[in-house]
Formats: sequence, C-alpha cells, structure tokens
Amino acid sequence: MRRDIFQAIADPTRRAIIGLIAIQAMTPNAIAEHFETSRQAISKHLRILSECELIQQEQKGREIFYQLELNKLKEIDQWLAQFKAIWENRFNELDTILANLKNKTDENESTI
Amino acid sequence: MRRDIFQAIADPTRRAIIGLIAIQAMTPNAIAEHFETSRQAISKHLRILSECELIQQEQKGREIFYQLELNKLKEIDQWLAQFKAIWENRFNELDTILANLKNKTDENESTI
DNA sequence: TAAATTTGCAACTAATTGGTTTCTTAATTT
DNA sequence: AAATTAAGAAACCAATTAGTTGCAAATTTA
Repeated sequence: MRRDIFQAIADPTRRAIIGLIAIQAMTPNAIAEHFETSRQAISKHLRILSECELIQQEQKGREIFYQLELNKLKEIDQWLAQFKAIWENRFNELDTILANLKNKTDENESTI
Repeated sequence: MRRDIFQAIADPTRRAIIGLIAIQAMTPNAIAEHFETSRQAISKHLRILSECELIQQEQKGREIFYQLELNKLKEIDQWLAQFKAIWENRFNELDTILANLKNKTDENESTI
C-alpha cells in the first residue's frame, strides 16, 4: 500500500490517466469514459496517484476535479539526470576520440 | 511476464542495480554483494531487466558481466518530454504574465 | 579427473495488485 | 420531498510479483 511515483507510473492505465489530465483537470467519471474499465477501477488508480501526490483534487459541488501535479513528475526526471550525465559524458568522450583521430590524420597528412 | 521499462524501474532493487552497473559492467555475484537479498533474487531482477533490454550481458568464461543500456533509459525521458513541454510552457506563460506586469508598472511609473 | 565456483532454471510460497460488486454519503434535479 | 447523479469505501477474487529452495550446466582450479 506504500507506493512511490515509480510504482505509480508503472501501470499503463495510470500513465494514460496522467496524460489525460495533464492539460486540464477532469472528474473520475469523465476520465473513466476514456477507458474500458469501470469507474471504480479508475477511482482506485486516482487514489494511488493521489497518495503519491502525483495528482491534486478540487471539489466543485458533488464533482471532484483531478489535476496533474507536474512538479512531482520532475522527481522522475531527477532520477534520470544521473544517467543523463553519463550518456552525455560518453558522448563527450566520443568527441575526444574523434578529435584525437582527426589530429593524427592531420599529422599524417602533414608528413606526406 | 510481459514487462515494460516502467514496470522494470518500479522496483527499488532494480533501480539500485541500474545505478550500480551504470558506470561499469558487473557480474550477478558482485551485484548481489551490495544487497541483503539472495543471488537468485538478483538473478531474477537481472532477467527482467534483460527482457526489457535495459541491460546487456557479456559472457567472459563462466562469468557474465551485465551492463546498463543507457539508450533504453532514454525511452522514459521521451515519455517525460511531453510533460516537460507543458511545464516549460507554463513557465513561459508566467514569464509573459511577469513581463506584462512589469510593463504596466513602467507605464504607471512614467505617468507619475 | 575431481572439486569448487558461477550462473541460470523450475517449482513453490506469501504478499501485492488490479479489478469487480455492493454499499454509503453527499449534492443536484425534478 | 423523491429520484438521480457523483464519488469514495469495503469486501472479495484472480493474477502477478518478489522471494526462497533445490538442482543442473558450464567453466576453473587443484
């Protein structure tokens, strides 16, 4: 029951919900209309997303509008950042290798 | 049994494995030494990561070195990109609002 | 060649997950 | 006031998951 954002986005339905309410807030019923499953199943997904603070809710009369909490998604981006640092670094290394190769080629050319 | 990258990174142990082998390839035994669980449990995690093509293996004698496939991690980054577009857009909107506010302030100042 | 090491695979188990059904509460309509 | 609508809560179920134990195959080492 103690879930984190990574478990929250592991489910494809939950990722679809996130995509759906990214632009504008929606009610559970409106969201459920976009899926094959029942409203209750969607409600459970919304509860999980709420527990992880990936979504926020605003009550309007008897309706509840759920909205994406974009800042929370940044936590995934932050986890990715450490690897991004590596892959960009590898790219730089490749740059260095290519630069070295070019220098050697130039040297050879100059001795011809 | 049909898992995708999002399910692969949902497990904290698997995320730790990913972090561990990000810099250099490691054998299952070496990886397992960093965790409380058994080697077999780690092996199962490695199989899941393999199935999702998040890691690659290279056999050296009786040892198998597992290495992170950085490019696969980019798929998560690509999924995040759509939301990044939104939050950067919101930031720009805020910029516009602030710019407008400033202009109005300037106008007021000029009329004083 | 025999013993030890490294690893993967299969069977089993307890816990968790996603889903359904039923029920209750609260806010609108009619 | 009665019926309808929106939504959360609880109980239940089938499928999946993470982990364990035991075993077999392949490579080293003694």
